[in-house]
Amino acid sequence: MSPAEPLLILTDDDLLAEHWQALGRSPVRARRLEDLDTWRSAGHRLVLVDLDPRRADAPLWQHAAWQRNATGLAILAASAQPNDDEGLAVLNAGACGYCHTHAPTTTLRRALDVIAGGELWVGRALLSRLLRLVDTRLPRVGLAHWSAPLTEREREVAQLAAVGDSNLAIADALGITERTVKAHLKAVFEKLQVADRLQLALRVHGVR
Amino acid sequence: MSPAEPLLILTDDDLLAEHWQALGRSPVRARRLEDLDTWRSAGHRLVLVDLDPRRADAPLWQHAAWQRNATGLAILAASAQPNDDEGLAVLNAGACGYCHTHAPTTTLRRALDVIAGGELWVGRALLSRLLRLVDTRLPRVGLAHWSAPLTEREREVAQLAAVGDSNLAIADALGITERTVKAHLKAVFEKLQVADRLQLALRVHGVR
DNA sequence: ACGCCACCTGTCCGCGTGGACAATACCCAT
DNA sequence: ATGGGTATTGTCCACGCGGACAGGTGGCGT
Repeated sequence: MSPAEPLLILTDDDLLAEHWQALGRSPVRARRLEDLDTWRSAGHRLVLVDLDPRRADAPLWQHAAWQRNATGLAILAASAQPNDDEGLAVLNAGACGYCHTHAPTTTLRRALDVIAGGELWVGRALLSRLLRLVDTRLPRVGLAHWSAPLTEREREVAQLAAVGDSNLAIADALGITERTVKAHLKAVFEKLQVADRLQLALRVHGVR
Repeated sequence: MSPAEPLLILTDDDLLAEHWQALGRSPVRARRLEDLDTWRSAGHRLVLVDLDPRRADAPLWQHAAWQRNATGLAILAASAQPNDDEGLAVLNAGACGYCHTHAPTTTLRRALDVIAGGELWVGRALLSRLLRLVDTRLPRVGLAHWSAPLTEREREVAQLAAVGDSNLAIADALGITERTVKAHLKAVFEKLQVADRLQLALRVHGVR
């Protein structure tokens, strides 16, 4: 095992920076894209960068400082609202990985391990799309669908809950009692290992 | 950290099997594709499979035993001579990863970690090719950012609320009172024209 | 100085939610 | 027949949430 390369955290979001400190790897905080120059000339490679700056004029990866450092660094780009097109763009701009800004720490650590090892890291949503684009007659990749362990009825309830319907609204829509909706949701929460309907919504809509 | 899921090693190459034993994870050796059935019904998920069987009639991923188990398992497929087309085929057949049979142990371990975590793993060669194939000049419209009308503080609160944090958790994270969080959220709801934090989450994450 | 705005805090209250106890009925496999 | 899974409904209760009243501070521009 290599002794964990140091990590440059690049964001102007103080809160996010603090959150990312928990990743370990002797993190160093930076705010300006130009800090990539000093990081690279110091012999380091690993960078975690926030793609959503407060004062955004143009995409980060179009800046000169990014362009001249991208190939020499191992950059993991994070977005608050990951989006396939943005992911493609930033990967094409030389990033080694693309993920959610608030991805679980374990996921971020894994992604950093991967790109530190010289590989590329792409989340399953974007990767699935890439595969689908290349092979259009794709019968659906092996990623487990959120509704896999659910029964038919549970799926219906979960679907409605995930778009914000209240228990009563779901009950009316399905012609059952609110109590029954709660029973189904309880089962859904347990099977999908989520705490509440908001986490369910995030799961259903492919966030994290 | 999860306590390393057990691993099923599927190959009829004794030498290779011995080599893969070094990966750890309480490896279990299997020779026949049908052993995937018992592995899955035993509640396990992780599999490392050799795509180059001694007596090859048809690609492994076209066998019935593969097809009926692929979605339920996390399969890392390995080939002695990795090739982009084979990689695409096997990934489309439900594998969660594709790599070289004799990849370094650290690489294999990393790949297993990744797919055990629910992600997909693709080597940089294949991934680069995928990116190149879809490198259509991305339209990338500057869609109105959800946080446009929000103040700095409101943005922070909204971001945390949108990933499921409770008011109290947000308050602790920002070093303010729960009451203040509610005040900010009230303003956020009004500015973004949403009823509650679930709708906020959907908006923030680009759903609808 | 005055108004505006961002930021912060307090109390009260109604309601939706989710969990913990239940129970009944149907279908299907051993 | 007995057991298991699915679907349904009931009551009770603690908790978080969001709204509605209220208030205080500091900065910034006219």
